[in-house]
Amino acid sequence: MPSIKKVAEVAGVSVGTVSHVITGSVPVSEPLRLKVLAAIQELNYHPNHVARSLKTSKTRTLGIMVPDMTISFFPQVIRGAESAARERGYSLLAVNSDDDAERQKELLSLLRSQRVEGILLVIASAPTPLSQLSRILDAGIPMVCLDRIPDRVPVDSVSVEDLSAAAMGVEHLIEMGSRRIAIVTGPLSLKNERRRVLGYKQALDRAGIASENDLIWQGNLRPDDVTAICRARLTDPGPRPDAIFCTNGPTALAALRALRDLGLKTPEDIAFATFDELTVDDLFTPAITTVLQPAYDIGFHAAEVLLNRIEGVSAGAEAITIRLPATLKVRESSRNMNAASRVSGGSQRRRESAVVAGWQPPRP
Amino acid sequence: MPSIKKVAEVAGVSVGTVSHVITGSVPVSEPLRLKVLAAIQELNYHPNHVARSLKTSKTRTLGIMVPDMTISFFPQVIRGAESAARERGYSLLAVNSDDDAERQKELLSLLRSQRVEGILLVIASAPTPLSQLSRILDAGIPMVCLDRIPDRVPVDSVSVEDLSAAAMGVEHLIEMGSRRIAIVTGPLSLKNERRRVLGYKQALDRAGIASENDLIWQGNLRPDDVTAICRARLTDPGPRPDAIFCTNGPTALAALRALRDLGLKTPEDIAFATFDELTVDDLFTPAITTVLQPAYDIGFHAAEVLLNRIEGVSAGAEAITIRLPATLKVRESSRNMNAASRVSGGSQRRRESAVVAGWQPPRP
DNA sequence: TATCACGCTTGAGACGTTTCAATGTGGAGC
DNA sequence: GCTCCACATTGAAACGTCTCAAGCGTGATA
Repeated sequence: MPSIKKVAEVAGVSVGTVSHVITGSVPVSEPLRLKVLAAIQELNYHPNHVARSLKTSKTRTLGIMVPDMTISFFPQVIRGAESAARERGYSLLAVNSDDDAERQKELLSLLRSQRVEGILLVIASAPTPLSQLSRILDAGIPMVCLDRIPDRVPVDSVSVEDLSAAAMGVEHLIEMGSRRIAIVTGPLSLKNERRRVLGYKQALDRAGIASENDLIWQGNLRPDDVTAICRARLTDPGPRPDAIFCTNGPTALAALRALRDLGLKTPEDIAFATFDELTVDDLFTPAITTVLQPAYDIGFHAAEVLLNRIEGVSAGAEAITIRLPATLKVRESSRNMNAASRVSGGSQRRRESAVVAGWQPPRP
Repeated sequence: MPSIKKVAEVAGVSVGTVSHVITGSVPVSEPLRLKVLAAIQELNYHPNHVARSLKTSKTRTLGIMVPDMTISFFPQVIRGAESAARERGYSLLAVNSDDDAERQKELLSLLRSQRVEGILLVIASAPTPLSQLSRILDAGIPMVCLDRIPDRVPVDSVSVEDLSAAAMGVEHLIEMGSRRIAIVTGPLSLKNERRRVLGYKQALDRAGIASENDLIWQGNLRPDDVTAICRARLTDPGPRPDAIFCTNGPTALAALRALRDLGLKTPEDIAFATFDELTVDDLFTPAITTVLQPAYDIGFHAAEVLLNRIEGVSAGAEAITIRLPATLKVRESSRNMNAASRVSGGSQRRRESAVVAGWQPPRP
């Protein structure tokens, strides 16, 4: 692999001059410039980022860690971040934590060794020791948490506005005639999940419906467990819920399995709505009503916040918090067949959840 | 960010000794080793990969380029590759080409600048200039093509056994009673697509069915176009096909849209089968019969082949070709309602396509 | 007691860049 | 015709690490 030295030799100039041609930082006379470019062509020379990074102590690389990029939400986030990064000349190093705190720790260490200039982090759902995060921040490495927001750590963060997004979904179920609405959550160790439950409660409250603790079904990350939990609760004695609201996609799939196992159909037997898209559009039945998160935008904005920190644009500012609105996609599954529906079913009505604060929209 | 020099200072030893402790390449006496480890702890020191890479000219990083990692097939491939890489101490730099030859070229250049030690490449579907690939190979950078195999370039490759996988899907449709089977393909500039068409033809041939050119519907990568093509062909005068077979996921979704637009149902009006998984399991209707590619394994094996090249294990060997078997997941959509079905519908029968050659299975 | 061998430890050079200070060149101004 | 300046070009140092050769101390052998 040819080096700048080789190029200089072939072009008959000094290494300094070659460097100037490449970086454009210092003017070089046209004849010399052409000779250098010709030599670069001839040798098929590619500047060595490694050496450059060492010298400048800038790698122009960001790290992004997600629990599992085979979950369809995350690739969208990563692509959003990649776009923002690429626009500003940065690359992205993506890694999967498997939602495991130990692995997360190792990978954070790896990213530090790689000298990424900043980290985009979706924390593992198992409670992450505060020290893991504060270590990074204390070392002066910019970090932005996205999607999942850690408790008690003052750190930049970008996510959906959980509370109003959940409330929007639940309000819709209420509008459609449901009254006894169960919520299936992920681990409540995650702040986001707690906020979604709060949104659920507020929506019930505003509708004058008392919330009942045994309609809050806490799940975990093992789909089989969640299915079992739902199956058990659905066969409890007493009145069955007339609607289920799920706070995330994997959980929703697990809940749907429970329904299928019990021979229950949505929307005929029970209405259904969830965070995150389960199927493509409306090609499949049941078409599931969805609170759609702006995954791409979350990634994009998070990367922008991070880059602004790195480049000192927002130096010294306190923790930046961006909460993006979700969108409601109404489909068949939320039609409560036991109620006098006030809305013609299956319409593609969209709404936006409220709240965006302290944030400038990106260029169009 | 502390350096090895700082550590040496704190521990009261030379930089060389610290280096030996870190790499373990040279024995260091226990007392000194402990002092060094203590200093590392105290300073929260993380070895600088950048400097190490420069010195050793080994980055221990692989590049992987896919068209678009929001297509669910690719994240699985990437995770497979990541596992294999991590096991051997390598990291993965993942980038998206947007299926664009120009962007692919830029990104290959970027990866070279980053000095990745090898490249896993899913080529863009627009015909890639041979020179793009041969440049890399000529420069001595190991490369493995996966999923999509370039024409005329002798390069290591890992993919599904396209021919037998397609044949398996089509044979199944025939078994279920279909006789007039249309195939919807991606761009035939891709060798894989052509091999899948070949498999389709062979299956028809073996069943004594003449293949007709106007049942081969060539699509492209714009879903709307594919939908339009399918709509047009489905309303052609003359007998309508009694089954559709699609060679990839996005194409299948587009074809299903066409069916919906025309008010056609599967399997009632037309049987349906496709490469790639469209929905989760059998929670949704219509449940689509699928030729399932071993995406994770493709990534895993590709990375292993690449690493073997990098580490000289398979030095000098000619192009290594691995073709993995696909799996057939039979579901409702392939039941041809107009035929006397020979199989009880909806069973979860699985089969494997044939052909695996010159390849050792990975440890369990 | 002197020598030797072994093995831990050290110092310095090199990896490919960038960048600063210094050099060289030609033209403008007096 | 001389001085000075602007500007293109050069040479060398430094980034943090690994590694080789050399140094040094210890214990065993003669």
